[in-house]
Amino acid sequence: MLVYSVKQALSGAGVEGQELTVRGWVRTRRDSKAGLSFVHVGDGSCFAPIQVVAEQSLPNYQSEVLRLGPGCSVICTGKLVRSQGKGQSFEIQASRVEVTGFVDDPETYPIQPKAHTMEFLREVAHLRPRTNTFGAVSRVRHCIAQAIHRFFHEQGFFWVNTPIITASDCEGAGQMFRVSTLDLANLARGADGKIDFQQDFFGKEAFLTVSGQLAVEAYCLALSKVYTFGPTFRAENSNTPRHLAEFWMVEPEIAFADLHDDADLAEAFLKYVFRAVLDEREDDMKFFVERVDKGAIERLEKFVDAAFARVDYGQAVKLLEQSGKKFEFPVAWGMDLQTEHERFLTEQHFKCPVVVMNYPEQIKAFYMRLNDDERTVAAMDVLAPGIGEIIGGSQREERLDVLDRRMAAHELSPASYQWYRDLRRYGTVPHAGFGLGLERLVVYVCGLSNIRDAIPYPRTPGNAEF
RNA sequence: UCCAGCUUAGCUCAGUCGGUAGAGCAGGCGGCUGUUAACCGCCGGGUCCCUGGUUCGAGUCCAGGAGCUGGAGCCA
Repeated sequence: MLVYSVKQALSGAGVEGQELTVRGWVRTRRDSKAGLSFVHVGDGSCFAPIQVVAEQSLPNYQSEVLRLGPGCSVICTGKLVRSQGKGQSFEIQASRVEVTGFVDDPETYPIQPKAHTMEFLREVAHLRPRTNTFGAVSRVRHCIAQAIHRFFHEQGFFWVNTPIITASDCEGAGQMFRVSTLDLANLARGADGKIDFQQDFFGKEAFLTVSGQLAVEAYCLALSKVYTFGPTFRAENSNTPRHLAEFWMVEPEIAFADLHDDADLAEAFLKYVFRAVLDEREDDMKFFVERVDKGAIERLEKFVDAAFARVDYGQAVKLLEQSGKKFEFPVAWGMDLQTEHERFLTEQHFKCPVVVMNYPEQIKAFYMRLNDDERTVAAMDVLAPGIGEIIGGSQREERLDVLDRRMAAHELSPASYQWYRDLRRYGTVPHAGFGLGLERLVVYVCGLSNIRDAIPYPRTPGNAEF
């Protein structure tokens, strides 16, 4: 017997009138006393379930088919026919319905054919992929991840797998999770009474990575166009709809490139990914428009058609000051832009995605290239309507003397950065890159309101269930 | 970490002035129907988040705690 996915069966391609088998989980069952039941079966291959028409004449109709409800797993075989009813193109006229798993206690099975709150579904993260919403989010997330790899591959980038465990605590992007095999109840201590990390697994302190950027820069200065794409960890006690302790980050890095090349890359990248979602996941996006966020598709369509605006940080501050708008937080040169400022620029002033460039050096990281004015660095934020910052990037400081000065100003010891400094000693070139959180992109594309719904099992302060 | 709000049936929620618990959905039973989150009738279902206090009496008022959510900070 030919086994088809629900997606293949619903397309009807070349198999109309033939016997085939689909396998999946029951969404709903409706009975007709005329002697048949309609069982909607989904297998996650696409948004829609397929309707299986089960007649009374099936040997297990009374004993099993009538006990089917949401969550039961089934293997259904039958002829694929055009539906007599409305609402679906094809359906399966079942000749056999094999139940592989009933639901223990249907009354307490959490996934019911009704609207659940996202908060409740987070408590049942192992069952929420069976809902319309999380099935759709999962497929869109996959589509985005594949589009990211495809975009870079087509542009001649190489995917570099930078380490998850890092023994340098100098990535400089926030609080880190410690990785250790020391016995916490009986810590090894040196003569000075401090913990003796020489006895730890790596012979020194080790942490989970907060960014692959510094490591990928080394590969950039050999392979020219590279990117990292992997899990990233931040031990910050941030409890917001935008933060996770474990998330996936994309960080491209290009050699012989300046900030404008970086902005060009970011624009082409985002448009490619959004177009892929519009092309490949129309079914899921239509659902988001219906039930999650009316503007989900329109937002992406506008985005891929818009030319990004580019504005200097200094100009942006002036625009905000002259806007006449009352902001909750004041605007002044030297301060970072708040979300409300970013949203004003992109939603009300420019009405399109905006790249803000050249921020004051004191509010940005040490590795960003100092501009000729000596007070700004070649940093950029890509702001998107409806969310604010979506990408942050910069041209990197390629001049060793300037880098050393910047490190001293940030009170970083050159000794811990020898290998990073080497990249400026041996054949340095201008280079640039940016960072993008995958989950934030998923939130933006799907119109979700909490990042915990953009990853299968969210890790946040006080929560590492499942 | 700071500020605010919320916590009542498996789920979503209502509960008036402090007087002893309700609806819809889900589940069970019956009816009806090529049905579309079907519909109609009946039934079962409660640690009102926890601890303590005020009161003749607390889901309701007060204090402390927990969890969740939103905003801020930090950031992707």
